[in-house]
Amino acid sequence: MRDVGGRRKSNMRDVARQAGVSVATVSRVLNGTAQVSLQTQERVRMAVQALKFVPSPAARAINSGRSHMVGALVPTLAQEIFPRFLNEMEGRLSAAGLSLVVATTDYDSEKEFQKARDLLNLGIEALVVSGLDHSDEFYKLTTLHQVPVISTSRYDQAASIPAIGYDNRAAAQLAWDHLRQAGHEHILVLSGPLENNDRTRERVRSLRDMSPDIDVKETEHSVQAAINLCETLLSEPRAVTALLCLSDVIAHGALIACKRLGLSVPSDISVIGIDDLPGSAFTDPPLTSVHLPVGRMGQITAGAIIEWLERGLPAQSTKIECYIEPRGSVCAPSPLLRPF
Amino acid sequence: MRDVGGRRKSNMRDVARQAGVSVATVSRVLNGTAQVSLQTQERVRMAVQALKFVPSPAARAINSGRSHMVGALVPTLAQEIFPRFLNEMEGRLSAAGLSLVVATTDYDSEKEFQKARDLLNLGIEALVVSGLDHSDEFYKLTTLHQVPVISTSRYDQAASIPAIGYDNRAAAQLAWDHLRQAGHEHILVLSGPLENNDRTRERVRSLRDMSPDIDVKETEHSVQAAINLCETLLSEPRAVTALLCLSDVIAHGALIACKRLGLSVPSDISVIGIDDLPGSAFTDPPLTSVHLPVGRMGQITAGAIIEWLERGLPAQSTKIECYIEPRGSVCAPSPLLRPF
DNA sequence: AGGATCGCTGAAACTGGTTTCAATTGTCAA
DNA sequence: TTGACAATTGAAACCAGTTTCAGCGATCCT
Repeated sequence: MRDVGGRRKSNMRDVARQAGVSVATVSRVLNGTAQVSLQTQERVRMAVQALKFVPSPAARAINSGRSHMVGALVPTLAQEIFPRFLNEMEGRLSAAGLSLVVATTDYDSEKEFQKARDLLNLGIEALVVSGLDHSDEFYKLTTLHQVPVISTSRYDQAASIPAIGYDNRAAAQLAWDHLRQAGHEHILVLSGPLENNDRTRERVRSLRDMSPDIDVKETEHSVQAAINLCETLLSEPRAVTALLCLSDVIAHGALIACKRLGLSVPSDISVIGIDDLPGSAFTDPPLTSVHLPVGRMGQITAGAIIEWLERGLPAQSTKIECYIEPRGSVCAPSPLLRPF
Repeated sequence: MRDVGGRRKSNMRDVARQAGVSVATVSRVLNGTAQVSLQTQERVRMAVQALKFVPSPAARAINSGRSHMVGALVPTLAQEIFPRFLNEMEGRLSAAGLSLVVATTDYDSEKEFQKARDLLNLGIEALVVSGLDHSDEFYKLTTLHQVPVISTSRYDQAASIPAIGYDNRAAAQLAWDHLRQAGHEHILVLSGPLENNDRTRERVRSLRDMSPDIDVKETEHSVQAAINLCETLLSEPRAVTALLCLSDVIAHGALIACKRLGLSVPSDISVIGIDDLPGSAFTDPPLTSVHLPVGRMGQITAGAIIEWLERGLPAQSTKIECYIEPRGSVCAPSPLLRPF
């Protein structure tokens, strides 16, 4: 027996002794791996109860070689998008007998490396990360550990590891085209931080590729920061008829700023976001946004992990399509080009 | 060596053989537990690299008796409040070398029991749950496993396990008193589901204790459901001057419904919520709400777990105070009692 | 009746690490 | 030169399970 707060924790040998059988028999009763007479089973169960025996997961794991744990590294849990993804993933993993270990990186690749190391030292069987930008150390580590790694939130056919996600370039394009098709020619792009966020960088890049002199303003990723930025930008006259926000949080801020400045959305200025957060259906006006299928991404990622672990099939990179969710924050620009 | 997708995974004996030393020496080099000559260290490191040796977490755990994992059972990750709590908890735990295993119960106590069992079988060293209402099975299980369990989101001095959280009765009272002090006498209470949610039940109970004939309407916990309910309730004349929403999500729906019905908040009707979600500062009008300190709760819970595990100090039940965050969705009722 | 098969069981080997204990070697002071 | 002590190292025990293999009695089939 081992110490447990003064008392001692019983092990299988204790149970075997108490029941007057061998440890092999105890194991057989507990796991049903072989036939054991009913009397013996009963004796073992009594001993288990009497000694309050609980098998050691570590000892189990050492034999099976499995930990039944999957690690997930996300930038933060304080933004709605990641928990929504994890929620779906956990549901599926759990149904397959896998548990989810969550760690946050705070958009810091050094922290990401350290937490990856922690998770690997915990014994996770697979690792899910966000995006494809990771330190060399990180890639070295995961290669060394021979653990399945899946990247999410960013599909890229040239990815060095399986990538399950949406095409961030296409998502930005979708928003752009939506505004253009509505007739907008003076579009201001509002972005969250680009540092350590390859998803956002991709969105900006795709817009720049197409229209190199595009105006992109960067701000902290919060409603308040977006409000402040917009109030500054739009307080003086400006030839802008639409705001393309690279995330819904920013867009929410933009809507509020417009209202405060007396600008009516969409008649005075159109606003579009990317994410399609649950709250975006209830802003005023409801926010037109590019829907990012994070829920499905969670399910597909979980499915891929399960296939990989149970059947040895490495995950395939998968693109999940985005689409415009039109809600009314975008319309044609006023015919008389009103500059703000 | 053990199988790993065709290849074999090397163990410590392999490394020892390759380096021409004993396994004890390999262990000493890897852990720095005793002095080893520099030449030997070098030889061992070379062997480790050559064989791509990675120590087995399970084998480590079997010896140390520690898994460095903490389990958290939350109803869902699809509501903002729980991830915000987990985000803070993960941060602190991780700094103490503990990892967070997350499982969702979907407000289902049977699922909660099963997931608790899964987590315990994984080897978690401590378990965090929401609320104090759990099945007998659940309590039996955690008692058997002798694992520290902490309840959160609901402080109760009579709790059978350490409870770190806010006083839900007081939170509801705070909202009630705020409305009463503003002069409201006709208050309608809007609640999320009461089943399997003792936090919400406590809130309702405290209001009923005080004013038994209080009118409480229950709805699904979503903005849309709250809108639907409010539109129904307020479309016909009603002697109501204030809506007390037992969660901010419901309150957000209430604000939208009021707007749609042409009711101005707060001049026509006051609205107050409980939670103080980040978005509540940006509704129209900004939502007055009872702030629930979920962030601090996460930090305190993490701290308590660390103390418990590292120093053997069982967690103390802790009440974290709530407070009104006044934002403008509450004012005195119109002097001429306008019924809706 | 006798060999084969089945049901049940235990000893011992095995998983992959850590730790104890004793032995060996080398250095230094007396 | 020798005893004391420190630095290194390995054999083996140990952690807590699972699994293999062999043995034994009982039933079955011919």
